[in-house]
Amino acid sequence: MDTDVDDTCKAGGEGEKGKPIVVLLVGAPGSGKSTFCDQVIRSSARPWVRICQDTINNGQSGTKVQCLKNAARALKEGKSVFIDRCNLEREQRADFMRLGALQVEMHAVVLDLPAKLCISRSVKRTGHEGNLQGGKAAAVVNSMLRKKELPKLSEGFSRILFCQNESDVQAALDTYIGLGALDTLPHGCFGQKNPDAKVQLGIMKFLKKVDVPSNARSNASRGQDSAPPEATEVKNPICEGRGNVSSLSDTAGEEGKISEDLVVDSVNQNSSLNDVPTLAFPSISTSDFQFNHEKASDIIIEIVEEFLHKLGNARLVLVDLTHGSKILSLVRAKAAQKNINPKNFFTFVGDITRLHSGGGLHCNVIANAANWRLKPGGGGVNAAIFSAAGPALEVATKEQAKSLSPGNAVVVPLSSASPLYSSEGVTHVIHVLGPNMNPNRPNCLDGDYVKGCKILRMAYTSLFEGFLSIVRSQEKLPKGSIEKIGSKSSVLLGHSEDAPKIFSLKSDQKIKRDGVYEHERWKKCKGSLNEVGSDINVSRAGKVNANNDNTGSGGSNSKVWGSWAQALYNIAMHPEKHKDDLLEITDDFIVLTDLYPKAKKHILVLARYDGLDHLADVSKEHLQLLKMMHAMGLKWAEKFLLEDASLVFRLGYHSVPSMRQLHLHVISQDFDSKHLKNKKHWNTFTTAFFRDSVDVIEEINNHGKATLMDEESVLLMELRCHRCRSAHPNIPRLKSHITNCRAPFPANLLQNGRLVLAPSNT
DNA sequence: GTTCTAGAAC
DNA sequence: GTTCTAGAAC
Repeated sequence: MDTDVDDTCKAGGEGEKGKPIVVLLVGAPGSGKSTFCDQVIRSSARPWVRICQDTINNGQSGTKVQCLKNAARALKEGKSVFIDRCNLEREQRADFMRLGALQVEMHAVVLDLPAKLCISRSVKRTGHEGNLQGGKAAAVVNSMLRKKELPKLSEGFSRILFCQNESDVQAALDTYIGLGALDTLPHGCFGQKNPDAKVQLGIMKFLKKVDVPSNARSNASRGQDSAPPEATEVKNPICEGRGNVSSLSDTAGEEGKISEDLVVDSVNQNSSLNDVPTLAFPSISTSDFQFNHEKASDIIIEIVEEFLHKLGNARLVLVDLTHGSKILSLVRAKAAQKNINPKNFFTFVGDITRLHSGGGLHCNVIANAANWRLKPGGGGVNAAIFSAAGPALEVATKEQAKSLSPGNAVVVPLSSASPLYSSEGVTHVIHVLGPNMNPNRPNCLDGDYVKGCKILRMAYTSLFEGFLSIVRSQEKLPKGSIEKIGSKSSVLLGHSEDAPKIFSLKSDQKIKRDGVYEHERWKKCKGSLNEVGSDINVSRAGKVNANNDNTGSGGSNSKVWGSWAQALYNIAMHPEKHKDDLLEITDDFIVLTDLYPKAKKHILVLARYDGLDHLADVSKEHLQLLKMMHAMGLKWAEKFLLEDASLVFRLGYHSVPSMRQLHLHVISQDFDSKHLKNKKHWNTFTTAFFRDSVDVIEEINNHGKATLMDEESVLLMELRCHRCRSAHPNIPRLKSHITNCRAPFPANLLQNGRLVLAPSNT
């Protein structure tokens, strides 16, 4: 059975001494915690200590502090520890989780057995058989189970094993008994069937002394369950990684070893997490470049901390192939010390090119520990990523930069032709080059850690800066100072409004490169570094968000409209001439179906004010008008939703419309239309060029004008799915993708009522 | 905004 | 050869 395979396999371990383990038993009185510990301790080759609060004080009950003290002492002696107490609530477990800082593995074994069984054991143990005692024991168990909060990986466990019947318990016993001093177990959640059931079915009936036939949790049915059903796999794809773990365990192969490491939030237990922008990055320079791990881990934590607040809910994940990796342990411990939110930054054990398919962790961006030539080869992460991404990555990389100097990073959008994109959902690779401390490699820093640390900081800063630019470009344009937007032809690191400066090392290490930017802060950091002017012109890339401030020649108010652009204006001024084609006419507005709808439902709310040609003309005095247009659009969207509840609507304006006369688009997000034919069509509705009505109203209210995006930039931007943000080479391919893509909408669209859904879908 | 079509890309 | 884009004309 699946569980047997999972639990008895010993991942890796070769040459890597297994760390001491802390196992928190979780279970009601009578669930068999003490028996479990005793059986393991009696038969295991690994040294174990059982910490039991009930007996810790010379056989008398003691305190939690005593338990913690004794546990820490045992761990320091290299012993593994069972924490034998109920641990049913998260809060009760929390203090023990701090033991995780001591370079140990934190496991939970959940004895989630039928309440009936716990109660009857409890009653027997007290030796006070009878209604009163029995009733009391039942009440205690029942009340404890009501408060039960099943442990989660996010609490800091690297492994959680759920047992729901005696055979599960036996399998768990075998697992821990068979665990030698040097063995490790795969990480992740195993055996969970019904995470939400707080009180087991049947307990109330039991209390009423009604004999209940075994319910759905009977052994027979669970035998089949133990191979995770599809729903479980989707919810908790960690389990998917188990196949790899076990199948490769014999060879102790590193490659297939994909498991979740400590501090990871239960990956994808919430499928919406798949949507969170995530950067997976390897530790830079600590492998082949032999950078000191202590120093490197300090720098990682330092720069991560600096960036987390800028990144919003986006996540950074440090990935390493090796389970017992020193750098992961160091970073993990330091992250815990600094109280870094494990939701936003965690470590992960796995192959960076197979995080999604192999580990259930979706990362839209991965970092490559590149070489200065930005070429495949050399082994390690660089070879793996180039190989997994196929030739597409090399081509795309070449477009962005020819080479890279230490401390820099370059963002490369991955085409959908790349397998890394199609099977792993990676949309960008960021190449980053760290300092080299290895004398056998070119440009060694010769032990100069002052310079080395500086460059490593720089490398991480450039990397995260690159990720930040992707996150921002994919969400929406930040208000005010917008730096840049991702586009095929732009390389977007650091602040490049001014003439970009590229730094390089001293002349003996000078590397020719272009299109690579360093973070602002490093421009100040000249010292031994020269600055070299860029040989590429970024003005196109930078020209993304010219705020339309009505100044200069060709200001918005003086825009010249072609004759073909007057159709809406003519309708607004003389609706009676087009009466049959309009959905609704009021004194202020007209509602009509777009002549060339770009989706199943695509209507316009047209303002009837002469002189209000487009959004650039709108100011605070029009606030009420905007609100009324929004309300009108909403009314129609809701009307359409009654006819087809599967539709999702978005209301907004084009930054620079083609047709004269202010009009609000109300468009369903299927984009299922023969009229959607080119890049401009797509990008005007799915990028920051499309200004959500709710945001426009807010901006007009706060600043008196709306942020508008440059018309040309629409054509520079890649074609990306509006749901999963994947990139596609052309319109036909994009269209075939979107007919099938059911990914949730990006998080920013789900906020502030930007999307209008049927009530049942909200 | 669309249509048409040359020629680039595949 | 076919598919797809992008620029001109309207």
